[in-house]
Amino acid sequence: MTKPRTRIQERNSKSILDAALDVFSKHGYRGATLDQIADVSGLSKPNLLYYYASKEAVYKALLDQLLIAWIDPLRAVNPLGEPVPEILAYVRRKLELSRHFPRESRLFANEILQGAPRISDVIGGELKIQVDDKAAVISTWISQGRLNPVPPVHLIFSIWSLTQHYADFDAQVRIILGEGHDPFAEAEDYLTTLFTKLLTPTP
Amino acid sequence: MTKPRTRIQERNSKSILDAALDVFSKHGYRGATLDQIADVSGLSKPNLLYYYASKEAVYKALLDQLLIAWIDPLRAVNPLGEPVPEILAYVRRKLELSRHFPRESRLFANEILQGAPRISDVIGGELKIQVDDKAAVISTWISQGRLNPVPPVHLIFSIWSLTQHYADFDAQVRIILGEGHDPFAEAEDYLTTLFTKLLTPTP
DNA sequence: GTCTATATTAAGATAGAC
DNA sequence: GTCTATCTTAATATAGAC
Repeated sequence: MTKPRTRIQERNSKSILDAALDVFSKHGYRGATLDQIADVSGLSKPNLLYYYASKEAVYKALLDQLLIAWIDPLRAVNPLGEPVPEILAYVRRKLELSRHFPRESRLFANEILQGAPRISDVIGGELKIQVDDKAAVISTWISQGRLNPVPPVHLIFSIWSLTQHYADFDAQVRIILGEGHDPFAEAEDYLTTLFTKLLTPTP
Repeated sequence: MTKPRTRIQERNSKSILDAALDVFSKHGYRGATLDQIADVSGLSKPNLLYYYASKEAVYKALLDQLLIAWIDPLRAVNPLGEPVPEILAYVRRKLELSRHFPRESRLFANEILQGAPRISDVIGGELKIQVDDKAAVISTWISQGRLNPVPPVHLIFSIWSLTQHYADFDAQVRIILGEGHDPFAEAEDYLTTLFTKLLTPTP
């Protein structure tokens, strides 16, 4: 759909995307139905299709809206900062994303799991650029002896993997941990230890 | 379906499950169709339904068959072995599973991502028992000073997360790494470093 | 902009012949 | 055990009134 002009359009567009996030993240692209999305958003199905021409269009609009926010924490890594604290701060930012935006995390997980059919261009574009950029920064830090030698891109993968796990596999995490645990609080401590030990240079 | 008796039944049952693994792991439960599974298995749809009463039945049979093999590497961790090498060996076994059985990994990832509706009993049962068992072993190792103090269950989570990432997010990994990389070979080195640094006691 | 009604297709499952 | 034909339901999408 074209840019919304009125307040009503604005509000409806947003509540559609919010409902779509709910439903797509829970059932995946093909498992989600327009009926469900219409239901959650409080609009009728034809009305929903007045705002977005198709199921695909809703999904794409949603992905586009989220991708920026998803890449952003990486962008914030500061080449001029202290290496270990910079990376620990990035880990914490990613973990906060998992904690507060688990639906977004699961939406991306779903998409990539199926081979990233609808976002491989963004992964190969905007995201890869950011990763390459920060990988270079990390390489510099390593060559300066301010960071233990590790393969930079795999370091980034491991940060994604470890932080997103607590959102994506939330169901499993909670069952295994049982009652009386705050997975994210415990994860923060554990991951801080892990990356500190891994990255702090040993002379 | 009941236990297959003839060779033909044996062969068809197997080729159905193999086709189902292909299709379910690629599209998730709801995204997969019996038409696709029948197609891949080389049987007609009604014939497929002669072997398994429903889509759900195919999926459940597949999950059941795979769950044992999936939990097994954890079972193999030896309480009487040397702590750090035992855990490194477990990491390697899991990574080999990801490398050689990525469809299985993605099938489980899909299932858990959707809230584990069909395997929460196994996760809360067989798997949790194994995890609790090995967590106790790890705790003992820590109290003996043979392993750095880390929360045992989160250690296990991190092993799952880091190894399965290379199967589940394979699409992203390959795009970001670009040409000329063997993700799994590089992962083995990196994860060995990571867990060695994390776990080796520092006096 | 929003609705009711409906066209169209796809998917899970069954009937019944062979 | 396997097939063709078909039933039934559910899902995407559109038509057209208001």
